[in-house]
Amino acid sequence: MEDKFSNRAVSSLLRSIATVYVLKDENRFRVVAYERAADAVDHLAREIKDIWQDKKLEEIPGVGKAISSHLDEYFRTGHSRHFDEILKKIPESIFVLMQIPTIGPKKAYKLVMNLNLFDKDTAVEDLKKACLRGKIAQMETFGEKSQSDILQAIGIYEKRSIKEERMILPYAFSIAEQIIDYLKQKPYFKRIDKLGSLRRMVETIGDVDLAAVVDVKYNQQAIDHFIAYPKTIKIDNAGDKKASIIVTPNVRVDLRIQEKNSYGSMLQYFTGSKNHNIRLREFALKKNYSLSEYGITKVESSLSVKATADEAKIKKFNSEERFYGYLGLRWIPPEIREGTDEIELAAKGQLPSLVDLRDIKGDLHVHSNFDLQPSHDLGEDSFEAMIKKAEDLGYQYVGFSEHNPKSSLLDKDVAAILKKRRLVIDKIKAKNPGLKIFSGLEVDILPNGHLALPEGCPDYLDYLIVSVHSAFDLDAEAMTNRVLEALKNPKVRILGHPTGRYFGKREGFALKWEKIFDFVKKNGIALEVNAWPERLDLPDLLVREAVNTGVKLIINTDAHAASHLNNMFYGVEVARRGWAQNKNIVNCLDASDFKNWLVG
DNA sequence: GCCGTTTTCGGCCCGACTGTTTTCAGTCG
Repeated sequence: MEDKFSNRAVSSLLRSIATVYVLKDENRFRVVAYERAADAVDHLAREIKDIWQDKKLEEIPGVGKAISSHLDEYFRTGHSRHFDEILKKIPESIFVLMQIPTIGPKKAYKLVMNLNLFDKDTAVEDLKKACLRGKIAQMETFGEKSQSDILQAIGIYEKRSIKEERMILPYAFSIAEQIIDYLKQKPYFKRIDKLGSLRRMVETIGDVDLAAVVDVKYNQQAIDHFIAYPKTIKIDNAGDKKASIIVTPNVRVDLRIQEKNSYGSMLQYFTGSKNHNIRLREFALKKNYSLSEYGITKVESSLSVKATADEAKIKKFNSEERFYGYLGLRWIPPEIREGTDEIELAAKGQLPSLVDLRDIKGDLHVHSNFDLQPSHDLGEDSFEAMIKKAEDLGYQYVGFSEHNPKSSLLDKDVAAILKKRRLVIDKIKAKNPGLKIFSGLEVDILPNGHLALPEGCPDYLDYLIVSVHSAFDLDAEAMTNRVLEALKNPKVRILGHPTGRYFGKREGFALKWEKIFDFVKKNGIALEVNAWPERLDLPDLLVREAVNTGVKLIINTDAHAASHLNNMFYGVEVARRGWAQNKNIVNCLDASDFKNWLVG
């Protein structure tokens, strides 16, 4: 049973209210207001229940006096009389049918009323039967085609209910890169870009969307080449400007082709996000411009004489820089196009200069294959191989941080192992004067907040990363106390993968972030942005809060093999989505400053 | 119902696609 106070539950409640208002022909802007509030709740970095407790509901953009007072009652008593009253007006099964693609409020309403689908638990099944019996085709405004479309959509809905997972970013990214390499074999692909969430580097991706500049005379050849991609298992559709294929293992890839002269508007439009584009169009409208994927048109006020065709001509843009520039904005990095305050800041020329992969000067979360009988998995490669890779990347420093030895060992044996490791690392240091090498350890935070490391052992180490690897189900209060207890050890410099989330396995646990931020800030501890593909943790939204609070971050790969050091790119992208600049990131410091931060 | 360097009242994003319409409604991104 899902928590009725979770962000997802609250946003779904708000969306349901919007649906009722659609069906009751309520003022459409009131509908939009509820949808916007729901969107805002979906994009919160923290639990809305905590925000309610802090009495800050009205600070959520799109939540005003009315909605916040209804939500206040909802959180206090478990119900909002106002919302309940509204929801009573339509059958619950409508919300169920709306989960089926292509079925929105209007269609769901008609289907429920005409076919008596009032049982929410059987509504989908009953709808399916009605399709098979040919009942839909007989209904007004429906036909044979919509009947078979609905049947097909139910199929998609059923599959999705069982298993619909978005890909993790690095996975989608590599699929895209392979296809781009393939497309580039043909010289008529003048330029290729990723679009949508992939270009914005969102942590999970649905479809792979691509755009290409092609001279119009080569459109057909370009599309033919695309759909002939060797890993294509199905061609969904292929026009002369757009095609969709499914590639192995089962990923949908869309390609859009545009001529150079309007490529900028197209790139902008399909990069999104939806919220960013909405805000941007609102911003433009105040200057009497109307935006579309084809360019910018001047809007005439209704009082003026109708514009001649020539005046209304669309202004095209071959680059995004020009597109944004025409509106009086600085170009906005795709990673922060999420419709928060990026447009306002771009207008004032106050966008931050986001951290760049080239700013990273070292990696402090690296697991070698030095066998200290670790509590978790050992790395695959030697100290030397890792060092070689770090040097190839141009790093100034690297820190080794195997997992602590397993707790079944005697304390004195752990001490002996760590002492020996220290000697080995000291020798390696002497052989590699060009790279600063630190000796650390990633230590489990036990459920009681103690470290899985015997007293005295930190003496053999330069620094500790502490991480939660067990007992993920404590409540926020207990988990916060557990983590704070662990952070008290003076050798601790980094809180590793702070939410513990792991894509495909578990959600992150909740923490009282104000308390964590406060403690790490006072004690100069860095929160890790872990670049491991299934982690990407801290998540971007919390990165932004940390940055706003003045908390220091460190981007690490958690590498268990030399090749994993390349994942730094993804960690940097998470940080960029959180508006981090290099001044927020300790491993952007030069070696001597970094050493001062790490060991004093 | 929300919101404010052109507004505390009067506004509120844009277009494609599809199927059912004979001029548009519904859904989606």
